[in-house]
Amino acid sequence: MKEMYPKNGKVILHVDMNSFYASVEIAYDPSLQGKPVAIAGNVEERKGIIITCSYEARAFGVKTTMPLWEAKRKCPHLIVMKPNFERYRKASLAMFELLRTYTDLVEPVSIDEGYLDITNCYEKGSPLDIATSIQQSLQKTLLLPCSIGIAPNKFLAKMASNMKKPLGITVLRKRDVQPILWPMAVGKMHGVGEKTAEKLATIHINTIGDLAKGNDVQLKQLLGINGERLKQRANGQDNRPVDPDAISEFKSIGNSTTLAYDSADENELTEVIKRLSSSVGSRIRRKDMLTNNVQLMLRYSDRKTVTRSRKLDNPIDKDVEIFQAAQRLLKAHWKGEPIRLLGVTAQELIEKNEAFKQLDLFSYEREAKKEPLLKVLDHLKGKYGKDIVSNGVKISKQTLGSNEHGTSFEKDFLSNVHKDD
DNA sequence: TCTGGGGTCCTAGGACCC
DNA sequence: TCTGGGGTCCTAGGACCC
Repeated sequence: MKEMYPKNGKVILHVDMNSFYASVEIAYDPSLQGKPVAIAGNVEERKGIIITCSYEARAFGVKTTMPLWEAKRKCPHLIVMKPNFERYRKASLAMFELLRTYTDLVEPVSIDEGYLDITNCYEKGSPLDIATSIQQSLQKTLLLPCSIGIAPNKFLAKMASNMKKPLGITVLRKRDVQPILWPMAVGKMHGVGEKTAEKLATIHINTIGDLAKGNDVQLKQLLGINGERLKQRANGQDNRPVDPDAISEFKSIGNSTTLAYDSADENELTEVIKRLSSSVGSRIRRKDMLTNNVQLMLRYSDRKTVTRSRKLDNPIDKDVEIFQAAQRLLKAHWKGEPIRLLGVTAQELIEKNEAFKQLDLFSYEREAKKEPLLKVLDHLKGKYGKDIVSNGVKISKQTLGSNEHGTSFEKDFLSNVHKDD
């Protein structure tokens, strides 16, 4: 009995919702049950691609990222819906709430998947009991299907949840790695995409097993630090903890849009940038954050994509400030080529109170600097027998360090300190 | 008549400082 | 007269994931 829970071993679950957006729509409107349903990003023009679809639609060969026209050709009765992100966010919150009734150690990874560390939940039953209970509760209370992986670490749990869909529960132990994982194509590994698989093929690594036995030096040379990491994963090793706070710390917030038609009309582009900036602005304000860096993304007719960014002097959160920053980037870098896609992203986000703290620190330092500066001011007054003027403004005890003239005096003083006095 | 939109992390080169 | 190596910041791009 005890052997089921090795002393230093963890028990990690990966819960992965099955075709989440489509499932939420079906839960919302049960008459869709059993029908081929697809969610498509903007149903008109070329934007129409499949975001996700029900398993009934998949049976017709409909797949994620497939152009809408192709999906309709494969499945003429396809029910196509626009995404209701608000609905999905609500369903996601309810789902994670349910997961947290099992343990606090829940780490959301995206809107529809997360990890649970249930190592210390043995009083609630075996890992398989817990996974079964979670799957049934999600199905019963939210009408949402999921697949669950059970493993000693995140990587194996993720690989396991992927093995049986929909409504699967898969256990992947360390000893299963060699017989089950190693024969799989290396591209099936989480973290190995098309490019990495191509690179690995050049050194004759085609399966996960090949990677597990790969040459360290060769891998490092080919993939850098990631090579080492991927080899560890291929050997079933992964010591990343389940971190419940990981997702709450946003690093960037952006909006982008593919235009209905490629455009080289500056006014038109400016209007789109304005709209995107407002959307980004309201999103960062809602999170009580400020941005220190604005990025503009341009995609040309040939789909070549460039990003241009600029660090700001001060953190900002207003629509117009973000718009001006993005607009400056367009003016500086756009040569008039037709544009397919525009994007505005706020990078280097900081929390508002964090920004205030930094400001406070700044004024504190300034106060500390004031004392010696006052002495210098007096000294200079004595020396020249008149008021000291910086940028045309008299520097006094009051202005010193308290406004831009005082600050520029500080700068003058600090940069000339070695030259004169 | 193809390929959306939301993110994260890593790398690399140049500037600048010591 | 010629010159190392480390560290940090900034910008741009690429790979990957859902």
